[in-house]
Amino acid sequence: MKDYRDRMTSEEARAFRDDVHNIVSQIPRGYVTTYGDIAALAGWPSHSRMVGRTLRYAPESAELPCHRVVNKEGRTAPGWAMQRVMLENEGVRFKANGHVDMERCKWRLEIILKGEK
DNA sequence: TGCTTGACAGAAG
DNA sequence: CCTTCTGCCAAGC
Repeated sequence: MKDYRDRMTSEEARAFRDDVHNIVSQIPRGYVTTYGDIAALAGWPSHSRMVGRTLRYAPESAELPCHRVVNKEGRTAPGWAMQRVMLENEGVRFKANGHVDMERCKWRLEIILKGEK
């Protein structure tokens, strides 16, 4: 497992993008996950910001549900008001402070592995 | 080559 | 709760 002390080679950067796309495409409807989690699952724990960059520049053709990715506090991406609307249409709950209710809607691997809720 | 920018995270005030 | 600061690191200029 690589960590923040290692630099990405162009090949690893390609693999990272592919992993990010794969992971995001698997987020279930009605759930959200975080940049940091995606980065960690891709094998680069300290590259949460790269995930954001990757999604920002992701091609339309990838048809990724990138609106299901929020930061750890449940805040939606700045400058993208539509994201909240899209999530609410899927049933994602928002708290009074405008953040996603992470307790209830955060996608965890356990949900897949154990088949719970 | 060096400085600035973020769809981030976490701590501090 | 909100703002600011630090750490992070590929990209842009």
